[in-house]
Amino acid sequence: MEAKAPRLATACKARVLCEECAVRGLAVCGALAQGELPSLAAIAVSKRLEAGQMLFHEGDPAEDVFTLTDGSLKLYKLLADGRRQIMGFLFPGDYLGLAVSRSYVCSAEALGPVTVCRFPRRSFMRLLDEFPALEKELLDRASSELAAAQEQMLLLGRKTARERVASFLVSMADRQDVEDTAPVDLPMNRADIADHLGLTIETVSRALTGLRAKGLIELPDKHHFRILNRAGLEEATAS
Amino acid sequence: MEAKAPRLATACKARVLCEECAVRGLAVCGALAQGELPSLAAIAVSKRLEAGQMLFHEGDPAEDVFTLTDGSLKLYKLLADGRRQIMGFLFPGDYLGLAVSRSYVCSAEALGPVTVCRFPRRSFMRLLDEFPALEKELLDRASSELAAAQEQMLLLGRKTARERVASFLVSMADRQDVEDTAPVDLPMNRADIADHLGLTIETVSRALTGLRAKGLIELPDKHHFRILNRAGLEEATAS
DNA sequence: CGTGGCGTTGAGGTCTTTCAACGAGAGTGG
DNA sequence: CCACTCTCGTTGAAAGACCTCAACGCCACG
Repeated sequence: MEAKAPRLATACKARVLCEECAVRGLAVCGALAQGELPSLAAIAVSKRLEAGQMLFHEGDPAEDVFTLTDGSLKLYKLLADGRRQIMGFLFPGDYLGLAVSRSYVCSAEALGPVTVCRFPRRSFMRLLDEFPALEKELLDRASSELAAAQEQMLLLGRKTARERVASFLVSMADRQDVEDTAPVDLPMNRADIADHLGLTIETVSRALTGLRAKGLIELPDKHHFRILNRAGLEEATAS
Repeated sequence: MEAKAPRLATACKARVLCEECAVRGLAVCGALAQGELPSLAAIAVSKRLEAGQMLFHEGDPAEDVFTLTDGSLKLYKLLADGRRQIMGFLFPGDYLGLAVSRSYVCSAEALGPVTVCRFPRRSFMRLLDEFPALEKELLDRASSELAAAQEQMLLLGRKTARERVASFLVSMADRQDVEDTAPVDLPMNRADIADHLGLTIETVSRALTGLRAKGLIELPDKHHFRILNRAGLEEATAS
Protein backbone atom coordinates (compact mmCIF):
# COMPACT_ATOMS: atom_id res chain seq x y z
CA MET A 1 0.00 0.00 0.00
CA GLU A 2 3.00 2.27 0.22
CA ALA A 3 5.53 2.50 -2.57
CA LYS A 4 8.17 4.91 -3.69
CA ALA A 5 6.48 7.03 -6.31
CA PRO A 6 8.47 6.24 -9.42
CA ARG A 7 8.17 9.65 -11.04
CA LEU A 8 9.57 11.38 -8.06
CA ALA A 9 12.87 9.59 -8.06
CA THR A 10 13.64 10.73 -11.55
CA ALA A 11 14.74 14.20 -12.42
CA CYS A 12 11.57 15.11 -14.23
CA LYS A 13 10.38 18.44 -15.46
CA ALA A 14 8.70 20.79 -13.04
CA ARG A 15 5.51 20.68 -15.05
CA VAL A 16 5.28 16.94 -14.75
CA LEU A 17 5.99 17.02 -11.06
CA CYS A 18 3.32 19.62 -10.56
CA GLU A 19 0.61 17.80 -12.33
CA GLU A 20 1.33 14.27 -11.40
CA CYS A 21 2.62 14.16 -7.87
CA ALA A 22 2.18 15.69 -4.52
CA VAL A 23 4.34 18.64 -5.27
CA ARG A 24 1.34 20.02 -7.04
CA GLY A 25 -0.35 20.11 -3.70
CA LEU A 26 2.14 22.57 -2.38
CA ALA A 27 1.96 24.75 -5.44
CA VAL A 28 5.68 25.14 -5.31
CA CYS A 29 6.02 25.42 -9.04
CA GLY A 30 6.38 29.10 -8.61
CA ALA A 31 8.16 28.85 -5.34
CA LEU A 32 10.91 26.48 -6.31
CA ALA A 33 13.12 26.72 -9.33
CA GLN A 34 13.20 23.68 -11.52
CA GLY A 35 16.57 22.56 -10.31
CA GLU A 36 15.35 22.56 -6.71
CA LEU A 37 12.39 20.30 -7.20
CA PRO A 38 14.24 17.00 -7.05
CA SER A 39 15.26 17.55 -3.46
CA LEU A 40 11.60 17.74 -2.48
CA ALA A 41 10.67 14.91 -4.77
CA ALA A 42 13.39 12.69 -3.36
CA ILE A 43 11.73 12.49 0.02
CA ALA A 44 8.19 11.93 -1.21
CA VAL A 45 6.40 8.62 -1.00
CA SER A 46 2.96 8.00 -2.43
CA LYS A 47 0.27 6.21 -0.46
CA ARG A 48 -3.18 4.94 -1.31
CA LEU A 49 -6.25 4.64 0.90
CA GLU A 50 -9.66 3.10 0.38
CA ALA A 51 -12.95 4.66 1.45
CA GLY A 52 -13.23 4.86 5.21
CA GLN A 53 -9.55 4.23 5.89
CA MET A 54 -7.73 6.55 8.23
CA LEU A 55 -4.69 8.52 7.18
CA PHE A 56 -3.98 9.42 10.80
CA HIS A 57 -5.79 9.83 14.11
CA GLU A 58 -6.09 12.85 16.34
CA GLY A 59 -3.30 12.64 18.90
CA ASP A 60 -0.98 10.47 16.83
CA PRO A 61 2.59 11.76 16.74
CA ALA A 62 2.79 13.98 13.68
CA GLU A 63 5.64 12.30 11.89
CA ASP A 64 4.62 13.11 8.36
CA VAL A 65 3.06 15.83 6.31
CA PHE A 66 0.91 15.02 3.29
CA THR A 67 -0.50 16.49 0.17
CA LEU A 68 -3.67 15.11 -1.30
CA THR A 69 -3.25 14.20 -4.96
CA ASP A 70 -6.43 12.31 -5.68
CA GLY A 71 -9.80 11.78 -3.97
CA SER A 72 -11.14 13.59 -0.92
CA LEU A 73 -10.70 13.43 2.82
CA LYS A 74 -12.52 14.60 5.90
CA LEU A 75 -10.81 16.07 8.94
CA TYR A 76 -12.61 15.68 12.25
CA LYS A 77 -12.46 15.77 16.02
CA LEU A 78 -14.42 13.62 18.45
CA LEU A 79 -15.76 14.19 21.95
CA ALA A 80 -15.39 11.42 24.51
CA ASP A 81 -18.99 10.29 24.01
CA GLY A 82 -18.63 10.03 20.24
CA ARG A 83 -20.08 13.34 19.11
CA ARG A 84 -18.17 14.38 16.02
CA GLN A 85 -17.34 17.68 14.38
CA ILE A 86 -15.92 17.66 10.87
CA MET A 87 -13.51 20.57 10.49
CA GLY A 88 -13.50 20.41 6.73
CA PHE A 89 -13.17 18.41 3.57
CA LEU A 90 -9.96 18.26 1.56
CA PHE A 91 -9.61 17.96 -2.17
CA PRO A 92 -6.66 17.38 -4.51
CA GLY A 93 -4.03 20.02 -4.01
CA ASP A 94 -4.76 20.48 -0.30
CA TYR A 95 -2.18 19.67 2.32
CA LEU A 96 -2.47 17.96 5.70
CA GLY A 97 -0.56 17.81 8.90
CA LEU A 98 1.40 20.97 8.51
CA ALA A 99 0.49 22.16 11.98
CA VAL A 100 3.64 22.73 13.91
CA SER A 101 2.42 20.81 16.93
CA ARG A 102 3.93 17.48 17.76
CA SER A 103 0.78 15.51 17.22
CA TYR A 104 -2.11 15.70 14.80
CA VAL A 105 -4.97 17.82 16.10
CA CYS A 106 -7.60 16.10 13.94
CA SER A 107 -8.26 12.69 12.48
CA ALA A 108 -8.13 12.31 8.70
CA GLU A 109 -10.31 9.75 6.94
CA ALA A 110 -10.74 8.98 3.25
CA LEU A 111 -14.16 9.72 1.78
CA GLY A 112 -13.44 7.44 -1.17
CA PRO A 113 -10.32 6.05 -2.82
CA VAL A 114 -7.53 8.48 -2.07
CA THR A 115 -3.93 9.03 -3.08
CA VAL A 116 -1.67 11.17 -0.95
CA CYS A 117 1.98 12.00 -1.06
CA ARG A 118 3.81 11.59 2.19
CA PHE A 119 6.85 13.60 3.33
CA PRO A 120 8.68 12.77 6.52
CA ARG A 121 8.19 15.85 8.64
CA ARG A 122 11.86 16.21 9.53
CA SER A 123 13.03 16.17 5.94
CA PHE A 124 10.24 18.48 4.97
CA MET A 125 11.10 20.99 7.65
CA ARG A 126 14.73 20.95 6.58
CA LEU A 127 13.58 21.90 3.11
CA LEU A 128 11.88 24.97 4.54
CA ASP A 129 15.24 26.30 5.59
CA GLU A 130 16.62 25.60 2.18
CA PHE A 131 13.77 27.21 0.27
CA PRO A 132 12.22 30.20 2.04
CA ALA A 133 9.64 30.55 -0.71
CA LEU A 134 8.17 27.26 0.43
CA GLU A 135 7.77 28.60 3.92
CA LYS A 136 5.95 31.67 2.60
CA GLU A 137 3.60 29.39 0.74
CA LEU A 138 2.88 27.50 3.94
CA LEU A 139 2.18 30.67 5.86
CA ASP A 140 -0.20 31.74 3.12
CA ARG A 141 -2.06 28.48 3.33
CA ALA A 142 -2.20 28.50 7.09
CA SER A 143 -3.72 31.93 7.11
CA SER A 144 -6.33 31.13 4.50
CA GLU A 145 -7.22 28.00 6.43
CA LEU A 146 -7.64 30.19 9.47
CA ALA A 147 -9.95 32.53 7.57
CA ALA A 148 -12.02 29.54 6.48
CA ALA A 149 -12.16 28.29 10.06
CA GLN A 150 -13.46 31.67 11.19
CA GLU A 151 -16.12 31.63 8.52
CA GLN A 152 -17.14 28.21 9.79
CA MET A 153 -17.29 29.48 13.37
CA LEU A 154 -19.69 32.19 12.24
CA LEU A 155 -21.78 29.51 10.55
CA LEU A 156 -21.80 27.17 13.54
CA GLY A 157 -22.38 29.86 16.12
CA ARG A 158 -24.93 32.06 14.44
CA LYS A 159 -26.58 30.64 11.34
CA THR A 160 -29.84 28.70 11.14
CA ALA A 161 -29.98 25.18 9.74
CA ARG A 162 -31.11 26.34 6.33
CA GLU A 163 -28.48 29.06 6.20
CA ARG A 164 -25.80 26.53 7.10
CA VAL A 165 -26.80 24.15 4.36
CA ALA A 166 -27.06 26.94 1.79
CA SER A 167 -23.61 28.22 2.82
CA PHE A 168 -22.20 24.75 2.51
CA LEU A 169 -23.59 24.26 -0.97
CA VAL A 170 -22.26 27.61 -2.15
CA SER A 171 -18.81 26.87 -0.78
CA MET A 172 -18.74 23.43 -2.37
CA ALA A 173 -19.76 24.92 -5.69
CA ASP A 174 -17.10 27.61 -5.41
CA ARG A 175 -14.36 25.13 -4.62
CA GLN A 176 -15.19 23.09 -7.67
CA ASP A 177 -15.59 26.23 -9.75
CA VAL A 178 -17.72 24.62 -12.39
CA GLU A 179 -19.98 26.91 -14.38
CA ASP A 180 -23.32 27.75 -12.86
CA THR A 181 -26.07 25.19 -13.40
CA ALA A 182 -23.48 22.43 -13.80
CA PRO A 183 -23.91 19.59 -11.31
CA VAL A 184 -21.65 19.82 -8.27
CA ASP A 185 -20.17 16.74 -6.69
CA LEU A 186 -20.88 15.90 -3.03
CA PRO A 187 -18.39 13.14 -2.22
CA MET A 188 -19.53 12.95 1.41
CA ASN A 189 -22.74 11.45 2.79
CA ARG A 190 -25.44 13.22 4.78
CA ALA A 191 -23.93 12.25 8.12
CA ASP A 192 -20.68 13.94 7.12
CA ILE A 193 -22.49 17.07 6.04
CA ALA A 194 -24.43 17.08 9.30
CA ASP A 195 -21.29 16.68 11.38
CA HIS A 196 -19.66 19.47 9.43
CA LEU A 197 -22.57 21.85 9.94
CA GLY A 198 -23.36 20.99 13.55
CA LEU A 199 -26.75 19.48 12.65
CA THR A 200 -28.39 16.05 12.38
CA ILE A 201 -28.84 14.17 9.14
CA GLU A 202 -32.58 14.71 9.33
CA THR A 203 -32.21 18.45 9.61
CA VAL A 204 -29.76 18.51 6.69
CA SER A 205 -32.21 16.50 4.64
CA ARG A 206 -35.09 18.80 5.50
CA ALA A 207 -33.05 21.89 4.70
CA LEU A 208 -32.04 20.46 1.33
CA THR A 209 -35.66 19.61 0.61
CA GLY A 210 -36.62 23.13 1.62
CA LEU A 211 -34.07 24.72 -0.70
CA ARG A 212 -35.23 22.51 -3.52
CA ALA A 213 -38.86 23.40 -2.80
CA LYS A 214 -37.91 27.06 -3.17
CA GLY A 215 -36.49 26.34 -6.58
CA LEU A 216 -32.96 27.27 -5.56
CA ILE A 217 -31.35 23.89 -6.19
CA GLU A 218 -31.89 20.56 -7.85
CA LEU A 219 -30.91 17.21 -6.35
CA PRO A 220 -30.37 14.77 -9.23
CA ASP A 221 -28.99 12.11 -6.89
CA LYS A 222 -27.65 11.99 -3.37
CA HIS A 223 -24.10 12.83 -4.37
CA HIS A 224 -24.82 15.79 -6.63
CA PHE A 225 -26.70 19.05 -6.64
CA ARG A 226 -27.22 21.79 -9.15
CA ILE A 227 -27.68 25.48 -8.44
CA LEU A 228 -30.76 26.79 -10.19
CA ASN A 229 -30.81 30.26 -8.67
CA ARG A 230 -27.39 31.41 -7.57
CA ALA A 231 -28.52 34.78 -6.25
CA GLY A 232 -31.34 33.21 -4.31
CA LEU A 233 -29.08 30.59 -2.81
CA GLU A 234 -26.55 33.21 -1.76
CA GLU A 235 -29.31 35.19 -0.16
CA ALA A 236 -30.28 32.07 1.77
CA THR A 237 -26.77 31.86 3.23
CA ALA A 238 -27.30 35.11 5.16
CA SER A 239 -23.57 35.74 4.54
CA MET B 1 -3.62 59.11 20.06
CA GLU B 2 -0.73 57.83 18.03
CA ALA B 3 2.87 58.55 18.94
CA LYS B 4 6.22 57.13 18.15
CA ALA B 5 6.97 54.78 21.01
CA PRO B 6 10.00 56.38 22.62
CA ARG B 7 11.65 53.20 23.78
CA LEU B 8 11.62 51.67 20.41
CA ALA B 9 13.63 54.33 18.70
CA THR B 10 16.51 53.81 21.04
CA ALA B 11 18.90 50.92 20.82
CA CYS B 12 17.70 49.27 23.99
CA LYS B 13 18.43 45.87 25.36
CA ALA B 14 16.51 42.89 24.08
CA ARG B 15 15.08 42.25 27.51
CA VAL B 16 13.62 45.70 27.76
CA LEU B 17 12.16 45.50 24.29
CA CYS B 18 10.63 42.19 25.08
CA GLU B 19 8.94 43.27 28.23
CA GLU B 20 7.95 46.75 27.40
CA CYS B 21 6.99 46.94 23.77
CA ALA B 22 5.24 45.07 21.07
CA VAL B 23 8.22 42.99 20.22
CA ARG B 24 7.29 40.94 23.22
CA GLY B 25 4.12 40.07 21.40
CA LEU B 26 6.04 38.39 18.68
CA ALA B 27 8.25 36.54 21.09
CA VAL B 28 11.18 37.27 18.89
CA CYS B 29 13.59 37.45 21.74
CA GLY B 30 14.72 34.02 20.83
CA ALA B 31 14.23 34.54 17.16
CA LEU B 32 16.21 37.70 16.72
CA ALA B 33 19.69 38.36 17.98
CA GLN B 34 20.09 41.48 20.04
CA GLY B 35 21.66 43.42 17.23
CA GLU B 36 18.71 42.76 15.00
CA LEU B 37 16.02 44.05 17.26
CA PRO B 38 16.40 47.73 16.44
CA SER B 39 15.36 47.20 12.85
CA LEU B 40 12.03 45.85 14.06
CA ALA B 41 11.74 48.45 16.74
CA ALA B 42 12.43 51.22 14.27
CA ILE B 43 9.19 50.64 12.41
CA ALA B 44 6.96 50.24 15.45
CA VAL B 45 4.45 52.83 16.56
CA SER B 46 2.40 52.51 19.71
CA LYS B 47 -1.32 53.25 19.75
CA ARG B 48 -3.90 53.51 22.48
CA LEU B 49 -7.60 52.70 22.42
CA GLU B 50 -10.42 53.17 24.90
CA ALA B 51 -13.09 50.61 25.71
CA GLY B 52 -15.37 49.99 22.75
CA GLN B 53 -13.08 51.62 20.21
CA MET B 54 -12.28 49.75 17.03
CA LEU B 55 -8.75 48.88 16.01
CA PHE B 56 -9.94 47.89 12.55
CA HIS B 57 -13.06 46.65 10.80
CA GLU B 58 -13.62 43.48 8.84
CA GLY B 59 -12.97 44.26 5.21
CA ASP B 60 -10.66 47.23 5.81
CA PRO B 61 -7.46 47.08 3.77
CA ALA B 62 -4.94 45.31 5.97
CA GLU B 63 -2.24 47.93 6.00
CA ASP B 64 -0.80 47.18 9.42
CA VAL B 65 -0.04 44.32 11.72
CA PHE B 66 -0.29 44.74 15.48
CA THR B 67 0.80 43.21 18.71
CA LEU B 68 -1.25 43.71 21.82
CA THR B 69 0.84 45.04 24.68
CA ASP B 70 -1.79 45.95 27.22
CA GLY B 71 -5.50 45.31 27.77
CA SER B 72 -7.70 42.91 25.83
CA LEU B 73 -9.49 42.85 22.51
CA LYS B 74 -12.27 40.89 20.88
CA LEU B 75 -12.19 39.72 17.27
CA TYR B 76 -15.55 39.25 15.59
CA LYS B 77 -17.51 38.85 12.39
CA LEU B 78 -21.03 40.07 11.69
CA LEU B 79 -23.83 38.80 9.50
CA ALA B 80 -25.80 41.28 7.43
CA ASP B 81 -28.66 41.36 9.96
CA GLY B 82 -26.36 42.04 12.89
CA ARG B 83 -25.85 38.58 14.33
CA ARG B 84 -22.34 38.45 15.70
CA GLN B 85 -19.79 35.73 16.29
CA ILE B 86 -16.75 36.50 18.38
CA MET B 87 -13.80 34.49 17.08
CA GLY B 88 -11.75 35.00 20.19
CA PHE B 89 -10.34 37.30 22.81
CA LEU B 90 -6.78 38.58 22.68
CA PHE B 91 -4.49 39.32 25.60
CA PRO B 92 -1.10 40.97 25.93
CA GLY B 93 1.44 39.18 23.79
CA ASP B 94 -1.04 38.18 21.10
CA TYR B 95 -0.75 39.48 17.56
CA LEU B 96 -3.39 40.71 15.11
CA GLY B 97 -3.73 41.10 11.42
CA LEU B 98 -1.03 38.73 10.34
CA ALA B 99 -3.30 36.98 7.88
CA VAL B 100 -1.78 37.23 4.46
CA SER B 101 -4.97 38.41 2.85
CA ARG B 102 -5.25 41.95 1.64
CA SER B 103 -8.01 42.92 4.03
CA TYR B 104 -8.84 42.11 7.62
CA VAL B 105 -11.14 39.12 7.96
CA CYS B 106 -12.50 40.19 11.35
CA SER B 107 -13.21 43.36 13.25
CA ALA B 108 -11.12 44.12 16.33
CA GLU B 109 -12.59 46.06 19.25
CA ALA B 110 -11.10 47.01 22.60
CA LEU B 111 -12.70 45.44 25.67
CA GLY B 112 -11.18 48.09 27.88
CA PRO B 113 -8.25 50.50 27.64
CA VAL B 114 -5.79 48.94 25.23
CA THR B 115 -2.28 49.58 24.00
CA VAL B 116 -1.08 48.02 20.78
CA CYS B 117 2.08 48.31 18.78
CA ARG B 118 1.55 48.95 15.11
CA PHE B 119 3.86 47.84 12.29
CA PRO B 120 3.26 48.87 8.70
CA ARG B 121 2.62 45.61 6.93
CA ARG B 122 5.08 46.26 4.12
CA SER B 123 7.97 46.99 6.43
CA PHE B 124 7.04 44.05 8.58
CA MET B 125 6.95 41.68 5.64
CA ARG B 126 10.35 42.89 4.50
CA LEU B 127 11.67 41.96 7.91
CA LEU B 128 10.49 38.42 7.36
CA ASP B 129 12.92 38.08 4.48
CA GLU B 130 15.66 39.46 6.61
CA PHE B 131 15.00 37.27 9.64
CA PRO B 132 13.73 33.81 8.74
CA ALA B 133 13.36 32.94 12.41
CA LEU B 134 10.60 35.54 12.60
CA GLU B 135 8.76 33.80 9.81
CA LYS B 136 8.98 30.48 11.63
CA GLU B 137 7.53 32.11 14.69
CA LEU B 138 4.62 33.39 12.63
CA LEU B 139 3.96 30.00 11.14
CA ASP B 140 3.96 28.53 14.63
CA ARG B 141 1.44 31.05 15.81
CA ALA B 142 -0.78 30.64 12.80
CA SER B 143 -0.94 26.92 13.32
CA SER B 144 -1.72 27.15 17.00
CA GLU B 145 -4.44 29.68 16.21
CA LEU B 146 -5.80 27.20 13.74
CA ALA B 147 -5.82 24.48 16.37
CA ALA B 148 -7.71 26.79 18.71
CA ALA B 149 -10.20 27.60 15.96
CA GLN B 150 -10.82 23.91 15.44
CA GLU B 151 -11.40 23.39 19.12
CA GLN B 152 -13.92 26.21 18.97
CA MET B 153 -15.65 24.63 15.98
CA LEU B 154 -16.07 21.46 18.00
CA LEU B 155 -17.55 23.52 20.80
CA LEU B 156 -19.94 25.46 18.57
CA GLY B 157 -21.02 22.49 16.53
CA ARG B 158 -21.39 19.78 19.11
CA LYS B 159 -21.37 20.94 22.73
CA THR B 160 -24.36 21.83 24.89
CA ALA B 161 -24.75 25.24 26.46
CA ARG B 162 -23.37 24.14 29.80
CA GLU B 163 -20.44 22.36 28.19
CA ARG B 164 -19.63 25.47 26.19
CA VAL B 165 -19.61 27.70 29.23
CA ALA B 166 -17.53 25.21 31.22
CA SER B 167 -15.05 24.92 28.35
CA PHE B 168 -14.83 28.68 28.13
CA LEU B 169 -14.13 29.06 31.83
CA VAL B 170 -11.43 26.39 31.74
CA SER B 171 -9.75 28.00 28.77
CA MET B 172 -9.84 31.44 30.37
CA ALA B 173 -8.32 30.04 33.54
CA ASP B 174 -5.62 28.25 31.57
CA ARG B 175 -4.69 31.35 29.63
CA GLN B 176 -4.26 33.34 32.80
CA ASP B 177 -2.44 30.43 34.43
CA VAL B 178 -3.11 31.59 37.95
CA GLU B 179 -3.06 28.93 40.62
CA ASP B 180 -6.25 26.98 41.16
CA THR B 181 -8.84 28.62 43.38
CA ALA B 182 -7.46 32.06 42.52
CA PRO B 183 -10.03 34.40 40.97
CA VAL B 184 -9.89 34.56 37.19
CA ASP B 185 -10.55 37.78 35.35
CA LEU B 186 -13.38 38.00 32.81
CA PRO B 187 -12.74 41.28 31.00
CA MET B 188 -15.69 40.78 28.65
CA ASN B 189 -19.40 41.12 29.46
CA ARG B 190 -22.08 38.43 29.16
CA ALA B 191 -23.05 39.50 25.65
CA ASP B 192 -19.47 38.96 24.49
CA ILE B 193 -19.34 35.54 26.10
CA ALA B 194 -22.65 34.65 24.49
CA ASP B 195 -21.50 35.76 21.06
CA HIS B 196 -18.31 33.80 21.49
CA LEU B 197 -20.12 30.61 22.47
CA GLY B 198 -22.99 30.85 20.02
CA LEU B 199 -25.58 31.35 22.78
CA THR B 200 -27.75 34.12 24.23
CA ILE B 201 -26.86 36.09 27.33
CA GLU B 202 -29.72 34.43 29.20
CA THR B 203 -28.44 30.97 28.42
CA VAL B 204 -24.92 31.93 29.48
CA SER B 205 -26.29 33.31 32.71
CA ARG B 206 -28.29 30.17 33.39
CA ALA B 207 -25.32 27.94 32.62
CA LEU B 208 -23.12 29.92 34.99
CA THR B 209 -25.76 29.71 37.68
CA GLY B 210 -25.99 25.98 37.06
CA LEU B 211 -22.25 25.47 37.39
CA ARG B 212 -22.26 27.47 40.58
CA ALA B 213 -25.20 25.47 41.93
CA LYS B 214 -23.17 22.32 41.34
CA GLY B 215 -20.37 23.75 43.44
CA LEU B 216 -17.93 23.84 40.55
CA ILE B 217 -17.35 27.57 40.48
CA GLU B 218 -17.85 30.74 42.48
CA LEU B 219 -18.93 34.07 41.01
CA PRO B 220 -17.66 36.82 43.32
CA ASP B 221 -18.66 39.54 40.86
CA LYS B 222 -19.63 39.71 37.24
CA HIS B 223 -16.08 40.08 36.00
CA HIS B 224 -14.47 37.28 37.98
CA PHE B 225 -14.94 33.62 38.72
CA ARG B 226 -13.12 31.09 40.84
CA ILE B 227 -12.77 27.38 40.16
CA LEU B 228 -13.80 25.39 43.21
CA ASN B 229 -13.63 21.94 41.64
CA ARG B 230 -11.25 21.77 38.73
CA ALA B 231 -11.83 18.09 37.95
CA GLY B 232 -15.57 18.56 38.05
CA LEU B 233 -15.44 21.58 35.81
CA GLU B 234 -13.28 19.77 33.29
CA GLU B 235 -15.72 16.91 33.32
CA ALA B 236 -18.47 19.39 32.55
CA THR B 237 -16.61 20.49 29.41
CA ALA B 238 -17.17 17.06 27.81
CA SER B 239 -13.76 17.53 26.08
C1' DC C 1 -35.50 -12.00 -3.41
C1' DG C 2 -33.95 -10.88 1.04
C1' DT C 3 -30.73 -7.75 3.45
C1' DG C 4 -28.39 -3.71 4.88
C1' DG C 5 -26.99 1.02 4.19
C1' DC C 6 -28.57 5.47 3.23
C1' DG C 7 -31.80 9.24 2.72
C1' DT C 8 -36.42 11.21 3.42
C1' DT C 9 -40.47 12.24 5.94
C1' DG C 10 -43.54 12.57 10.04
C1' DA C 11 -44.64 13.14 15.05
C1' DG C 12 -43.39 14.28 19.42
C1' DG C 13 -39.95 15.95 22.75
C1' DT C 14 -36.23 18.96 24.43
C1' DC C 15 -33.00 22.48 24.78
C1' DT C 16 -32.26 27.01 23.74
C1' DT C 17 -34.29 31.30 22.48
C1' DT C 18 -37.50 34.97 22.98
C1' DC C 19 -40.05 38.05 25.61
C1' DA C 20 -40.70 40.16 29.91
C1' DA C 21 -39.94 41.60 34.62
C1' DC C 22 -36.87 42.55 38.20
C1' DG C 23 -32.66 43.82 40.93
C1' DA C 24 -27.93 45.50 41.62
C1' DG C 25 -24.63 48.94 40.80
C1' DA C 26 -22.62 53.12 38.67
C1' DG C 27 -23.09 57.66 37.34
C1' DT C 28 -25.67 62.18 37.46
C1' DG C 29 -27.65 66.02 39.25
C1' DG C 30 -30.48 68.39 42.40
C1' DC D 1 -27.75 62.38 50.59
C1' DC D 2 -31.18 60.84 47.77
C1' DA D 3 -33.94 60.22 43.73
C1' DC D 4 -33.36 59.16 38.91
C1' DT D 5 -31.68 56.81 35.09
C1' DC D 6 -29.13 53.57 32.51
C1' DT D 7 -26.64 49.46 31.82
C1' DC D 8 -25.96 44.89 32.89
C1' DG D 9 -27.08 40.47 34.71
C1' DT D 10 -30.47 37.20 36.52
C1' DT D 11 -34.72 34.73 36.58
C1' DG D 12 -39.29 33.09 34.88
C1' DA D 13 -42.68 31.66 31.35
C1' DA D 14 -43.80 30.77 26.76
C1' DA D 15 -42.41 29.86 22.02
C1' DG D 16 -39.71 27.87 18.59
C1' DA D 17 -35.95 25.51 16.14
C1' DC D 18 -33.77 21.54 16.02
C1' DC D 19 -33.33 16.80 17.78
C1' DT D 20 -34.96 12.13 18.66
C1' DC D 21 -37.42 8.29 17.49
C1' DA D 22 -39.80 5.76 14.12
C1' DA D 23 -41.44 4.32 9.64
C1' DC D 24 -40.73 4.02 4.94
C1' DG D 25 -38.57 3.90 0.22
C1' DC D 26 -34.68 3.30 -2.69
C1' DC D 27 -30.78 1.05 -4.27
C1' DA D 28 -26.74 -1.93 -4.36
C1' DC D 29 -25.30 -6.33 -3.22
C1' DG D 30 -25.13 -11.08 -2.31
